[in-house]
Amino acid sequence: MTAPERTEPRLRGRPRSPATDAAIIEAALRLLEEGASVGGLSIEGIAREAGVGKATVYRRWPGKDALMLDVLRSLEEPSPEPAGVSVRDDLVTILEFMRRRGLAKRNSALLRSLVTQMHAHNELWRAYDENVIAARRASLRAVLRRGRESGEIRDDVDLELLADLFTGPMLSRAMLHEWKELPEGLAERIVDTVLAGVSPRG
Amino acid sequence: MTAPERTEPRLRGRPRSPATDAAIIEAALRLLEEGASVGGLSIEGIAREAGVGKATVYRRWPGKDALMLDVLRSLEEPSPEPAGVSVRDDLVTILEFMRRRGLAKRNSALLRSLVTQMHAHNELWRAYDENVIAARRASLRAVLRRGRESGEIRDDVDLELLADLFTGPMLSRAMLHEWKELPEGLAERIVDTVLAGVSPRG
DNA sequence: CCAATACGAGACGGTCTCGTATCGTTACCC
DNA sequence: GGGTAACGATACGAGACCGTCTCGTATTGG
Repeated sequence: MTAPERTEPRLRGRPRSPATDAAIIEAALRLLEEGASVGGLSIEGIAREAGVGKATVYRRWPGKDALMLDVLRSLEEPSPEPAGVSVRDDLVTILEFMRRRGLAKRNSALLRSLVTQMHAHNELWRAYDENVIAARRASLRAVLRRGRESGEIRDDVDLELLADLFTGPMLSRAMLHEWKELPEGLAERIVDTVLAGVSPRG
Repeated sequence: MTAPERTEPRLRGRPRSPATDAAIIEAALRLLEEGASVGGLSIEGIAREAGVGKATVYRRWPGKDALMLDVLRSLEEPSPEPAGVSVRDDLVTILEFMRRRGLAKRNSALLRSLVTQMHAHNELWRAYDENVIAARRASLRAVLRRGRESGEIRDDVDLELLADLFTGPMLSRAMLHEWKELPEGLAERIVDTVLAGVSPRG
């Protein structure tokens, strides 16, 4: 899916193999799955795992950071478009998407590692934050805004706080605990409990 | 604060300097604050930063992992004992403690890194999880149980889920975003919103 | 004073990765 | 088929760390 930067469409000579692009990213993912920390990951090791010469990697990416950014991007799927029927169901859809993502075995330990490394280099994190996370949050905010207008959500609650109220429990479980902490039905339970409130009779 | 294991109380010879213990841990913290990733941290670098010979480090800890565990422990403060007046106030106390922790600048980026590295080595993570996190969660669960008995909390909600509902938003902000995302009053707002619920009139 | 141990400094041999360069081979465009 | 660039492999020198060890010195208890 993810194609590294290609400066010009070179017309002469053997073209770069897109399969090799993918093989390199796959190798990086495989190593990360096996528990390697991002810091302990090396271009050399990735090339070895991919069955590829080091130069082939360096031909595509200038260094580990840029490669990591593409690795992270390769994990992204288009988030589902909320159906727009009820706000409650849309919220469940979004959280359920997050849950399956965390379960996807690759992503759980992986996202944690990548997020940490990204944070270290502020520029990379900003790029990822602005491209990917911002879009997700915007989608969520739109749903919340609709809920506020339709009366399904109180209008005296900060939407930003609200977003974290819904996503926080899912995220913190995925990052702190193991995959088993994201059981079936968790999305519904979070949404319904936050909507209804915890104290009896509101 | 944190003293590395000392196998026996050696009676003869020059005793180890507790000041050196602290200097090493301080150096590690300093490097982590400066943005070094845990993976990129080296015993050699820590010793250099501390103005200490490498052997002095190896005399105290068998390797980086063990040292990291003590570094992590050195960040722990005793969590506040909930006053026990109202469950709502106790929850605010706990969350406010988490917030100040995340703000402490050392801990924000630091906890993120350390948690990631700990997760890599399952044994260390289990040790930390059982010693520190479990105690915190137990304290929180006790408050929630009391709230359920006193009628301040509905009795049809899973306490485990409830704990994440309260702590998740704070944790995910601290880990994903920057320090500025933990503003004054956040603890109260989370607790009150989760208690009251988001939909109007409960 | 003496034995024992910790200390800072750093030498040591080893492993690992870096990023570059050079092989002969391979695949594609014109 | 000829030109050209990507390919896998591997060599290269530089440099970071590893964990152990040995200096000479400092600091304790007996």
